[in-house]
Amino acid sequence: MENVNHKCSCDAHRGIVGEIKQAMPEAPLLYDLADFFKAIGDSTRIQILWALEKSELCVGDLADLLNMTTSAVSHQLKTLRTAKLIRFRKEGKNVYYSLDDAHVHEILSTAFAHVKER
Amino acid sequence: MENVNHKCSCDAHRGIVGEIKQAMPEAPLLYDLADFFKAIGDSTRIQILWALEKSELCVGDLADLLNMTTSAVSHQLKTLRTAKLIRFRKEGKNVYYSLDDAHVHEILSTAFAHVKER
DNA sequence: TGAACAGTTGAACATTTGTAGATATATTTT
DNA sequence: AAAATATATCTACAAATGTTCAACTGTTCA
Repeated sequence: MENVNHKCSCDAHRGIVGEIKQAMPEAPLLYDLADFFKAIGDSTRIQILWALEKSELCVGDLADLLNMTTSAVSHQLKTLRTAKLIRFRKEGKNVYYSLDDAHVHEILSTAFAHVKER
Repeated sequence: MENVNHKCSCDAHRGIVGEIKQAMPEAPLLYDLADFFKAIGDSTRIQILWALEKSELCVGDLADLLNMTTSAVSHQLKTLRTAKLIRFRKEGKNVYYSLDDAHVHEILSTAFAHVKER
């Protein structure tokens, strides 16, 4: 039998559960996906992404826009950098940030459609 | 002048920052968006969504699939329900869960593409 | 060189989040 | 009606997260 210690009696599903188990993504991919969404899943960072979609901006601009300290913004930018959602370019004293990826725009607008639907 | 206390000297951006500020989404929408991504941003919940993409499943099935207690699974299902990502249907003693929304599939595969790209 | 500016980093703190354990509810079976 | 099953809920606690404050690096300009 597939699984003797199955946690419910949905016999119809035992086979399917086995199949899904085998087709499940590996742990590393799973964590990468989760980290990607975690990076977007914060209202401050969404505002940053939203802004960078309109224009490249430096840290002070963002701090001004969001009414936050540059330190707090810098921390959030680091999170977004680690998740490879934004890229930066240095010019003199300033560091200019911009979106790194077309996927971000696509995902944000799909989510926007989803959220507005209700 | 646009903003006297601007946090950096990027004069070129002051005007743009002002424009972006006005076009910024309202707080409620912002939080809805963040909550939506927060709901997906956890490896356990991604596994649940991944599984439900293949088949409707009941809580015990998922607990078995993920090697977790039904309590923990139920808790995560509640998060996904609150975010309107899944729906459920009762049948006798069982509760069957399934994806609520086509957007979820779309977003998951876009994210998948993004993550694999690197 | 030194003062001012832009940004980053690390530690500390409060808050949020995920899971387990115990208990509660609802449905079916005997 | 009682026992068994499936799920939900409540509480508690460890782990993760966001912000602030202070210290630090690097750049420009006098």
